[in-house]
Amino acid sequence: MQYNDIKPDASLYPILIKCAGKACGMLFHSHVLKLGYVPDHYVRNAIMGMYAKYGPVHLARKLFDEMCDRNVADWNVIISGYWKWGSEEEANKIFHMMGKSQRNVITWTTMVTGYAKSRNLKTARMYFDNMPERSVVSWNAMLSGYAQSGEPQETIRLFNHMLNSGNEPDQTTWVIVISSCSSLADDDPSVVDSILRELEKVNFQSNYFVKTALLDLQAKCGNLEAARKIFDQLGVCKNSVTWNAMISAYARAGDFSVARDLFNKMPERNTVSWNSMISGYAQNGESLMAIKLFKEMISSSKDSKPNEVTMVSVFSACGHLGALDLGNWAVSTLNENHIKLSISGYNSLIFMYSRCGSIEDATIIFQEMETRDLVSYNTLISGLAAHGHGKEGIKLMSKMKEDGIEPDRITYIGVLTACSHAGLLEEGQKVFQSIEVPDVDHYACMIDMLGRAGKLEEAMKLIRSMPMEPHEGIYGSLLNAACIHKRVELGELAAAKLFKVEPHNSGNYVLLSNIYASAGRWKDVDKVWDTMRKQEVQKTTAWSWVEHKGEIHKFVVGDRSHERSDDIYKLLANVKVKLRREGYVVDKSCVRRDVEEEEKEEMVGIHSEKLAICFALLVSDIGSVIRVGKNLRICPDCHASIKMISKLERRKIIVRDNNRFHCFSDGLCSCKDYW
DNA sequence: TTAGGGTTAG
Repeated sequence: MQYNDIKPDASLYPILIKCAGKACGMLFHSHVLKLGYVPDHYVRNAIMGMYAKYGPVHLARKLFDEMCDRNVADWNVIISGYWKWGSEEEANKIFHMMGKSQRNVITWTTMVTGYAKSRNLKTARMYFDNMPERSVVSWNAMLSGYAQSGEPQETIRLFNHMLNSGNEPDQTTWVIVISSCSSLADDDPSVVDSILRELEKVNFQSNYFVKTALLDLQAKCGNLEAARKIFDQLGVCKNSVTWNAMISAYARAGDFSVARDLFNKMPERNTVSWNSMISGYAQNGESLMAIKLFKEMISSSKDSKPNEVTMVSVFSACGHLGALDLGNWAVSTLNENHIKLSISGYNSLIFMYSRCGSIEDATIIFQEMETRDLVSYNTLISGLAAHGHGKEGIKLMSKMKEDGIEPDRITYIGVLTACSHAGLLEEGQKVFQSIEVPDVDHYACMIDMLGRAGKLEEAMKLIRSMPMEPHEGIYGSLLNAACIHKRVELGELAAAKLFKVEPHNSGNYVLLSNIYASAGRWKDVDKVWDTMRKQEVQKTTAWSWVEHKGEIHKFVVGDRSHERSDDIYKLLANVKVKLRREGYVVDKSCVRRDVEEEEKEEMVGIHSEKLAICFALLVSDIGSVIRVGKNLRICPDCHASIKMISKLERRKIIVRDNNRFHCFSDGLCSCKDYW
C-alpha cells in the first residue's frame, strides 16, 4: 500500500487542528476540504475555532454562515472569537440571534468573560445574574473581572456569596481570592484571617499557583517567615513568578542582602525581577542603589527591557534625590525604549520634575496629559506648595473640582502647605474652614501657617480647640514657629511635649537649643546638649550631595575623602574671607559659645552642605544650574524661591539641605548668615 | 467539540 493511499479518519482532524498552530491549522483546513470532511460537525467546529483563535475572525464567521445545522458549540465558538478580537457588538448580536433555549452555561459564561475583560463590570454582572445556571468557571470569570479591575472588596463579597449559595471553589477561584486579599492586607487584616480560615476548613490540594498566591499574601501581611517557608517547600516546583514574589517581599521589607542574593541566584530573571529590586530600593530610600541597578538593567540585560513600572520607580528615585540631570537622562531612556506611559507614569514624572526644582516642567507634563486623576492634581499641588506658589495651588484645587474630581485629605494638606509657604494666611484659613472634617494633619498645617505668620497665640488657641489629641506634627510646627520668632516659653512647651513622644529625635533638641542661643541663654543651651548626651540622642549623620555630569558626589561632615578635597577647602577659605570683607556675620552654631568659628569647625568638622556647595562652585560653569541636597523646601529664613534664581544672571546654584533651600550666586547665599 | 484559569513589579 502506498503512503498516498492512506486516508486519515475524519475524527483525527479536530485533534490535529486543535494541537496545531495557525500555519498547520490552515494546512489541515485544505486537507479536510480535499477529503470532503467539512460536513463533519467536529471537524467544522475545530476549523472555526482555529480561525476564531488565530484570526482572521471573518473566516470563522464565513464557515458559521455557511452552516445550515449549527449546534450550540458552533454558536459559542463564534461568540468567543468575536470577544477575542474585540468585537463586542458582533458578539452581542450573535448572542441575541440565538434562541433562549439554545444558550447553555458556556454561552452565558463567554458573555460574562467578554464584558469582564473589557472592564464593563456592570454588564458582566447583569449577564452573570441572569444566567439560568452557573458553573465554577462562570463564578471565576466574574470574580476575576472584579479582581483585575482592582475591586478586591467586591471580589471577596462575591466569593462569600458563592460559598453561601453552596458552590465549591476550585484552585483558580482560590488564586483569584487570595490575590485579592493581598491587596487588602493593609486595609483589612480581618478579611485575610477569615479567608485563610476558610481555606484551612476545606481539605484542599493546592497547586503551585495557589501556593505562590499564598506566599505573596503572607509576605504582604508582614509574615516573611511564613512566606519563606512556602517558598522553600515548593522546592523545584518554582517558576519565575514564585521567585519574584519572594524577592519583592524581601525588597519591600528593606532586607536587600537576602533579596539581592535570591535575585542573583534565580534561574531566569525577567523584567518583574528587576522591577522588584529597583522598586524595593526606591521605596526604602535607597534612591542611588535604585538608579545603579537600573543602569545595570539597561546595559546588561537583553531579555528584560524596562517598562512603565521600572520607570515609575526610577522617576521616583530621581525625584527623591532631586537629581534633574539623572531625571532627564531617565526620560531619554524612556523615549529610546518607546515606553508608553499611563496616568500613573505621568504622575511620577510630575513628581520627579517638581522635586527636582523644575515646577515649570511638572506643569507642562500635567497640561499635556489627556486624562488626569486625583493623584495628578495632588502631586502638582504639593509641588506648587514646595515652590511657594500658593495662589496657583488654590487655583488648581478649584480646577480639579470643575473637572469633577473631589479633593481628598492629601489635596487639602497640599493647598494648606502652599498657603503656608506663600504667607497666604487669609486664603489658607478659608480653605481650612471649607474642609468638612479636618484631620490632625490639617490642623498641623494651620499651626505651621499661623506660626510662620507670627500668630502664635492664635496657633495655641487652635491647638486647645482641637477635637483630637495633638500629635508630634502639631508641636513640631509650634517649635519651629517659636524658633523663627524667638519665643522661648512656647518653644519650651512644644519641646517638652515632643521630648515625651519622640525622645530620640535630635532635631527637636537642636531647635530648642537654637531658641535659647538666640535669647543669649547659654546655660540652657548647655543643658539641652547635656540632656542629649545623657539620653544618648545621636545627631543623624546628614550627608549632602552634588549632582555633576550624571555623577553623585557625596559629602559628610568634615569630609576629606573627595578627590578635589584640597580645592574645596581652599575655596571655602576664600568664600569666608570674601564674606567677612562684605560684613556678613558667620555661623550661629550652638556647639560652644566661647570659641571662635574656626575652632568650632575644627571640633565638629565643616558642615557637609558647605563642602557640597564649594564643590558645586568649583565645577559649575557660568550660567549653569547645579542641584545640591535632599529636601526641597523653601528656606524658612530667607524665603528663597526658584523665581529668584531666574533673576540671577551670573553663576547660579540652587542649594537644598537640612530642609533649607538656598540660592547662591558667586558663592553668596541670599540667606545672609548661612556661612 | 464550545467557556476560564492564575500567582509576581508601581
